[in-house]
Amino acid sequence: MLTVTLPDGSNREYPQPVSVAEIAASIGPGLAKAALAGRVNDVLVDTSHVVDGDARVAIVTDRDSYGLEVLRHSCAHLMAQAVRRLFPEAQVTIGPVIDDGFYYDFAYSRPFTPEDLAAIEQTMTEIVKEDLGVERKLLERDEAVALFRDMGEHYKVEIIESIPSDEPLSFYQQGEFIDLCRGPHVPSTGKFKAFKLTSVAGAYWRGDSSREMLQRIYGTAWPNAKELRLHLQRIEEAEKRDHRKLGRQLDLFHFQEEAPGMVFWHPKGWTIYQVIRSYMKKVQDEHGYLEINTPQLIDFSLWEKSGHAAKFSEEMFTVESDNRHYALKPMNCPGKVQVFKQGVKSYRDLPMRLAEFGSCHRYEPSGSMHGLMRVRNFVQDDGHIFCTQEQIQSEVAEFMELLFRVYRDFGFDDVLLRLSTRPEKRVGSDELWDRAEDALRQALDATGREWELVPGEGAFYGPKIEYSLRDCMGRLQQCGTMQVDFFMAERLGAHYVDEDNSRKHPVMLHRAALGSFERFIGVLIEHYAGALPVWLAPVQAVVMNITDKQAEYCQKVEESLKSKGFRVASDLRNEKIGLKIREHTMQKTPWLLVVGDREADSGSVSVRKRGGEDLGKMTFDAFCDHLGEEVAQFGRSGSDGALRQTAT
RNA sequence: GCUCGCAUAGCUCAGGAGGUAGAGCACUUCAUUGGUAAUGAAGAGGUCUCCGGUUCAACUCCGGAUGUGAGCACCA
Repeated sequence: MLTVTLPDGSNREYPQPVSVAEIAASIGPGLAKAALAGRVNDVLVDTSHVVDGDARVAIVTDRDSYGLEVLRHSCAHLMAQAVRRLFPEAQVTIGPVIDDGFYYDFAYSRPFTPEDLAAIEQTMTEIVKEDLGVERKLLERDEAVALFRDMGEHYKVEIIESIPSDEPLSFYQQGEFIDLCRGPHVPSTGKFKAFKLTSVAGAYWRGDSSREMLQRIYGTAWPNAKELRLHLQRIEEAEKRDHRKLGRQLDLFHFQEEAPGMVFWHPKGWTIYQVIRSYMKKVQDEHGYLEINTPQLIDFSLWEKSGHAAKFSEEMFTVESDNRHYALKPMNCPGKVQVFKQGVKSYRDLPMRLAEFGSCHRYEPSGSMHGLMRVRNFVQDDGHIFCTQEQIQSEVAEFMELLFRVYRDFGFDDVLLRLSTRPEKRVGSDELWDRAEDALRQALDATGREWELVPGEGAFYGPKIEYSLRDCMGRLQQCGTMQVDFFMAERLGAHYVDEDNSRKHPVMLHRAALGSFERFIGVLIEHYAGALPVWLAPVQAVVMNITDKQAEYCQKVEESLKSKGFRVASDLRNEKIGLKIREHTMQKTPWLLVVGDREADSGSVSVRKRGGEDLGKMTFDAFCDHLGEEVAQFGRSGSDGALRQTAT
């Protein structure tokens, strides 16, 4: 007799060992049909798995995230089977689940075409109709190697051979197709209701750029056609928000061939840039930063001293001039150290917080560039804090206060925190690392927020915290960073005089909240779909006349608003009001002010919001107050702009 | 950097057996002075990314370069 405890807390008794499928059937025929896998004592298993003792058992269906994952993983196998049927020469490699879908990498003599994808999808549908049972098998190592070698699956052989010998090797067979896999998998190929192959691209074998390139086919699978359709709609929505597209439509910036990876900012885009820059300047001032500026072009010898030449010389732009060898700065820190080094610094001067909006150039690999998100020339809200080891924790805490305030003002409340600790190759003593990691850990704990540990991913010169924003499409965007550096000050000969009159090297904290302005603006554009909160909008309001008669009054309104510090334009073209409203709506201007005789005569404006809401006639002063309040609340959620946008 | 695509008017995109090209929007001009997402008419606008090759003839076919897109790799 064994007792099975179901998720709702109820117990069921079985006289003898029983499979997950049988448990599902004993609960109900509907559940038996829907069962894709099981969870026995929190371990995911196949429905064929036999429970032979008391256990907690949950039936996994496509209505929970585990079920979806199993479904997608099995769909990758389904695709591999179809590929093998159509292209017997193709070798299978790996096929994992990813966010919203799956992929499978194949080795084949030629790239797959979109027509191939359609054919593969068709064959998948046929295999679903065949409703083949999926069976789990355990094979001995030698047996498995021989089997796959005979099938010509050399990549699989390599994978099998790389699995530690004490681990069991499980395989899944459906019809003629067998694949090495941990599982679990759906019980039969008839379980798939909605899937689609989305794209094909190259991918390196084992993620190693020195090895051969395989063909990766991406796909997605859902419990039903409706959810698949919704998923495809979400992708379409994301494409509409593409900052490269909106950048052109809203006339914010452009790129051109002669300056790959570098931005030509147009008046409206540059307005956004400057608003953000002066906002950050103000926040940093309030947090005790001193802004400096250092040269963009510095003799290569400094980069040799700093260690950048050794590690990153390939990624640096260099200039030969006047018989000298210069490099465009890829980072601001060596320049900052030169400023710190001027004059003798005392421990009383620490912590010293220096900020620089320095323009940096990095030769990014051509394939990595992506609109504003990855560029070769950018400016960060870059700050470096020179401090003692004892001050690390309080400085990190102080920075996080700044950071969360800034993110909130931009409308981001969901922030992922990650601590990267010591890598194998590193400088500094273990004791030093212990202290720095503890300081970061304590500062993280003090926020009361959750954070993740990423062991071994720190920089060679110190541990770091990375801050990622979740945008309204649910995507993570890494923006902020806090890096402890024990190394640079010493390398560049910076020191201070301590209490006991000894000379010591300060610790440097490299930190940024927004990261690069370019990238951050890209994130903002996509998060808000171009409809930026009023405080960031390049044009906050447009005044438009109905006929020429009100032109003078419009200009008066425009001037008055400008004199109060608002960014306003008037549209006095000889066009119908409908056209003007349409065009400025498409430009996502937050406020449209319509002026006809009625308004001009009464000293008022008719107010229309970006979303189309008509607030009717109000006095000029009332509108000013309204606009002023809206600007003052930034993009904090709860404010109008962010709310409406995240709702879409 | 790697694999595979793509590159035609300011923008979005058509096009052809290899015989120097088209639409919509934008732009210019004229008419129109109108109340909350497109007033009408006319006009102008192109070395079809660049460099080679094949050909009587290349925007079209072939090769290369550059840029760009998806993915991979990279990201101090």
